[in-house]
Formats: sequence, structure tokens, C-alpha cells
Amino acid sequence: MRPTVHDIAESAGVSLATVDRVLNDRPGVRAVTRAKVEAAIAALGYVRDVAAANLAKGRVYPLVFIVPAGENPFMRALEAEIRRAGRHSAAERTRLSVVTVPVFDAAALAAAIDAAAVSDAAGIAAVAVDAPEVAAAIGRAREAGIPVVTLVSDLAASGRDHFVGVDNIAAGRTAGSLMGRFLGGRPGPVAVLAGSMRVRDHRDRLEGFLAAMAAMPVHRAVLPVLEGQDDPAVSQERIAGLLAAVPDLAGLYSLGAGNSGLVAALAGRSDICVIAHELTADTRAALEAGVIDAVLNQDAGHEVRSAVRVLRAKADGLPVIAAQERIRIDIFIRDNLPPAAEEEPHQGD
Amino acid sequence: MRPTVHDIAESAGVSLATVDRVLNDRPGVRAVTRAKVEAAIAALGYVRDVAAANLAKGRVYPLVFIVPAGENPFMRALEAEIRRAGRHSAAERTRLSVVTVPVFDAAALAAAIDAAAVSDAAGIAAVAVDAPEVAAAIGRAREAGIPVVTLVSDLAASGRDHFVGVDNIAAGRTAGSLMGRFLGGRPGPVAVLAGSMRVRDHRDRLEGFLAAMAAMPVHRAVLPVLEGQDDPAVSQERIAGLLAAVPDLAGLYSLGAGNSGLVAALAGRSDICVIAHELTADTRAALEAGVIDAVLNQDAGHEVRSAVRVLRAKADGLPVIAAQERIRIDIFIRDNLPPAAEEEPHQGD
DNA sequence: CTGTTAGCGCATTCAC
DNA sequence: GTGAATGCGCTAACAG
Repeated sequence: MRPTVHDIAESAGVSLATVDRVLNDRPGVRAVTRAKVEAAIAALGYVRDVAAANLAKGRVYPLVFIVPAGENPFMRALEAEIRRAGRHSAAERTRLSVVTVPVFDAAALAAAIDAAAVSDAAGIAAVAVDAPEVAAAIGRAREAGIPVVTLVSDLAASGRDHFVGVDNIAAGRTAGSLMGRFLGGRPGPVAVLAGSMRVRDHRDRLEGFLAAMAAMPVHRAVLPVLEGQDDPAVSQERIAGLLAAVPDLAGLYSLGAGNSGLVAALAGRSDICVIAHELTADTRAALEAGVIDAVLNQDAGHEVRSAVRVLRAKADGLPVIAAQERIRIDIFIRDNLPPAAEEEPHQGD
Repeated sequence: MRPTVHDIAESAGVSLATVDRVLNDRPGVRAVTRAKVEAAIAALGYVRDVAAANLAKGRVYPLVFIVPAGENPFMRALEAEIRRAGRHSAAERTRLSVVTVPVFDAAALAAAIDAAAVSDAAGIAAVAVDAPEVAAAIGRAREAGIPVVTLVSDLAASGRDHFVGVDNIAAGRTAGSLMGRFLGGRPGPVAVLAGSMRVRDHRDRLEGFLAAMAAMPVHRAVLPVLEGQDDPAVSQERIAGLLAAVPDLAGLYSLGAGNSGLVAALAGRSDICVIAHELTADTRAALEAGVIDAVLNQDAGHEVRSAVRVLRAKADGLPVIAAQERIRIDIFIRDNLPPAAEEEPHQGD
């Protein structure tokens, strides 16, 4: 059997309580005693049984997730993953709650963060909006000792503890690279549809995309960015206009949401190379139909679980192994689509 | 607080032991009593605290992983992931051990399975070889009540409890589809390098690849399969011969291992579209250098953790949600490469 | 068939 | 400064 606290207590000639003080780095232990205990710990190769520790602590971690409201399918999937994680979070002694705020509404987001902070939240995860009042609210929460992570969209200036999401510049580069290879020597310009250039992740994706396109062996024109506000109707209108104006369009990169509108506007035009973000019902269907050629995805489930792990670690004052929490950029084409999500997918991976 | 066994015992008017019997579906409870308890469980919305349950059980699950020996980088990565999982398996009360057997050696594999079965193994995970004696050994283990899962390479005929690995036909299709799109209208035949056509996963990948190539709008010749025995030296020789014999080669699909030899033979020929399997140091470097264009990967860490979950579930007689345990086919190009693995990556996702 | 009791490994009062 | 005792939620003998 693995050594337990009893073993190290006996081996060090002290009591359980003292061992516990050393283990949890609490005061009230003489340096010599501490050294003895630490020696025993090292000698026996003790590793704490986290499950038992949590059981004994009895402490629960109320974590608040703040996500934008609205129809954005990815955000709804994210919310669903939070709720799912919440149901399975029993063992981790976390209690997850979701708060939705109007899209792009900095004031509402700031208010939600403040509200979470005054509640007994042990941690806050929020899809950030790039605005000073949001940064200020995050600052206040952290001032109050509550760890905060940004989710999907970052706000580095806020001093948040951690960002859970993908490297969006790399995502844009990946899109550009795939687009270039898929198009090969075929002529014609490519267009970009974004949600809003006021959002950080969209700016990053565009930057990466342009860089990758510029690095391609054959030059290809990239048309001015269209903004669809992540809204299907607006996006559809923009794309319809684009198709009418640019008959020889070769490719289209949709780096935001609102893809159902895009698909509707495209209406079977499978000659254009289309790359979009986030695997949702819309993009999956379009991929299967051959309207979209590739989808870049960030796994919402992974992100939620990562956020929970990070917040718990921060709440306990434990370190976070950044490399371990990196979120991957998944590439999906028609042939490697995972089976459609059913009842209760995922738990570990 | 969440309801506990005490709450449901009180609510149902029975003792803890009875509640436990119902929860764990053990005999010795009258139907009426059982019904009462189940009603209380449902009414209170009770969910068992697995961590506490495991703590109380004290039971450990010795799981044996059997993987091929040799230099195959993917297999070594798999072994590393098993050891890593072993170090973190404390909380899950599993004890992982690794046994290596000579590559493609059915007799040795069968013997290893038998040996694991006579030890006190609670479960066996093995990279299967397609041979009757292996199937027989798996049958014996299962006869002895020991759950068995096949890992990476399946052997459905053995009656194994579960297969942990990717859909290799889909993987081949993905490779073919990418190859076709990357090549576009460019002329020239494509070649396939396999390890051995006697292995199931290689046959599956080939099948998928051929199907995808055949489905492409432009016809493209696929040369007869080369077999490199998953060996770098043999592979290098085969590829060198290929390059000499087919000057207008357009693409190359490496569906097995031995990729370091392939890269050596290619020596900077970045004009050929190359797609390979498994992200290892070799393939990563070749991807970054532009020698390999895409790598299809199965995440060894995910596979190990899935195998552990499945074996534990089977050992406890619990159901396995298949959809939850599906292993994805990752596509990597130069631009979405994850950071190189460092010290202690992964834990959850 | 059902109930009592004693831990699993750890954290935490409260004494000394 | 240090130790003894109690309990987290659950399981597993052992009684009845």
C-alpha cells in the first residue's frame, strides 16, 4: 500500500496534526520538527490522496461562469458543457452556475462579475469583452481574492489569472494555410467574414489568416473584411452581396459565428472553398454537404473542464501547469467528423 | 448540501447497509424494501460520491498494459503515457503496469496475456496482433472474469470487451481526402507505404485511403503498396527505390510507422505531398520543415485514460458509454501543432 | 433479510 | 508548539 499520513507521522515520531500542518504549509511547527516530517515524507515517497483530502475538507467550490446570451450556437454549446460538467462535478466538490449577459455588453458583463464576486463564488470564468469596465470588474474580483479566468475570448490587460481558449493567431494561420493549399493554383480572390473587429479573438484570427495567405507561394488577393455581427441574418446579407459583386470568388474564411446565414447565402455553391470556425449543427451539416470544406474547432467541453481545474487550483493556491491546460485547435473535414453528440458525451477526454 | 446515504436511509426508514445494498445492486433485499429505497433515492436526487466510495472500498485495480517492444516512436509514447497515467492513478485507485512483447509476435503476446491473467490483474489492455492464439488467450482471460480491451489495433474476433483506438477506415479516408485536395489538379501518381498488410489497422487505413482517392473528381493512379515493416531502415530503402523509379511522384501516404526512414529518404524533397500518421518527434520535425504536409494522430494519452476508465468500469460491472470513449482522429499541419510535450503534460484533456 | 459498527486517508476543532 | 479525537460519505464485515 501507499504510505499514508499515519505512516509518516509514525516515521517522523510526531502526530497526525503536525504532519498535516507541514503538508498544508500551515504555521505552528518548529523548523526542526518540520524538517523531520519533510524528511519522512521524502523517504517514504508520500503522495497525498487528493480524493480523501477533499472528502475531509468538505469544502465546496462555487464557480460562476459568465457567457454571452443569444443564439450563437457555440456559446450555447459552451453553456451546455458547463451544465453537463456541473452535473458531474459532484466528485470534484465544485458547484457550477451559469450566468448569461447580453452579447458584447461590457456594462452588463462587468455587473455580472461584480455580482459573482459579492456572492460566495470561489472562482469566476467569463467570456471577456474588450472594454475597460470589464477589466476593472475583474480587477475588483481579484482584489477580493477571487480567482478569475477568461474563457474563449481573452482580456489580458485585466490581469486575469489565466486564459482558457485557443491561440487565435495560430487558428487564423491554420485557416489561411489550409485555404491556400486547398485552392492550389486556382485563380480568384478570397473573402473574410468576421463578427466584429472590436473583438480580440476575431482580430487575432484575421491577423494569422492574412499572414498565412501572404506566405503562400502564389499571390492571392484578400478582399476587405465583411462584418456580420455574428448574426445569421446580417451574415447572409453580406455574403449574398459578396457573391453578386465578386463572381470569381475562390475562397471564404468565416472567422466568427452566424454561419447558418452564410450557409444559406451559399445555397449549394460548392465551388467556393469555405473554412469556418466551431463545429456546430450548422457547420457539421454544411461540412457533410460539401458546402464547407473545413471547420476549425475549439472543444467547449475541454475548455470548461480546464477552466474548472484552473479555478480550483487557484482557489487552493496551487500552481497551474500551463502546458497541461493548452486548448488545441481541432481541424475537421468531412472524413474525420466525430459522431454527432448524443446524450451525455465526454467525461475525461 | 447534497443528500447522502444517511439522508436516504432516514427518508426510506432503513439502515445504511440496506441503502448500500440497493445502491450497489447486491442481493439480500426484499423487493418492497428495495422499492422504498429507490423511491427515496429518486426523490432526494441522490448521486453517489464516487471519491468517497473508492476511499471506503480501498480496493485497488491492478491493470496490465501489453504493448509491442521496439523503436516504434508511437508505441514508446504510448508506454510513456501509461507510466504517466500510472503515477497519477493514485486517486483512481488503479495500479498500472506495462509489459512489452516482441513486435508482431503472436505467441509472445498470447503468453503475456495468460501471464497477466494468472497474476491478480483486474483488467488487461493489449495492442492486438491478428492471430488465433491471441484471440484464444483473450478468450481465456475473459473466461477467468478478467476484462480485456484491445488498444490501437483491434481484434474483434477475440470477443474483447472493448476497442480503444480510432476508426482506421475513417483515418484512411481522411488521408485520401486531404491528399486529393492538397494535390488539386497536379499530375502524377501517389504511393502508399504501410508497415505490413497483415495488421488490421493498416489494412483498414489503406481501404479508406483508396476509397477516398477513388471518390476524387480527378482520377489519380495509386501505385502498389510498399511494405516497410514499420522499420526506418526498410522504409528508407523502399522510398529511395520508389523515388528513383517514379520521378513524377506527386504524393505519398505513410500509414504505418518507420517515418524517420521515410524522411531521410525524402531528404528535402518538399515537392511531394506527404501525409503520415502519429505525431512523434520525427513527424513533428518533418512537418515543421515542410517535408510532411499533414499528420493524422491518435492521442496516446487519451487512449490510455480511456482504457483505464473502461477497464475499471468493466471490473466493477458498470456500463460503458461508447460515444464517450470514442478516440478522435486529429489532423495536424504545421500551423496547428500543439507545443512540444514537456515534463508532465496532460491530466484531463 | 436487515441493522450495527468500524474504518478508508485526510483535515480540523479543541485540549494540553 | 503539539497531540487526541471526531467526522467527511461510503463500504464491508459481522451480528441479529
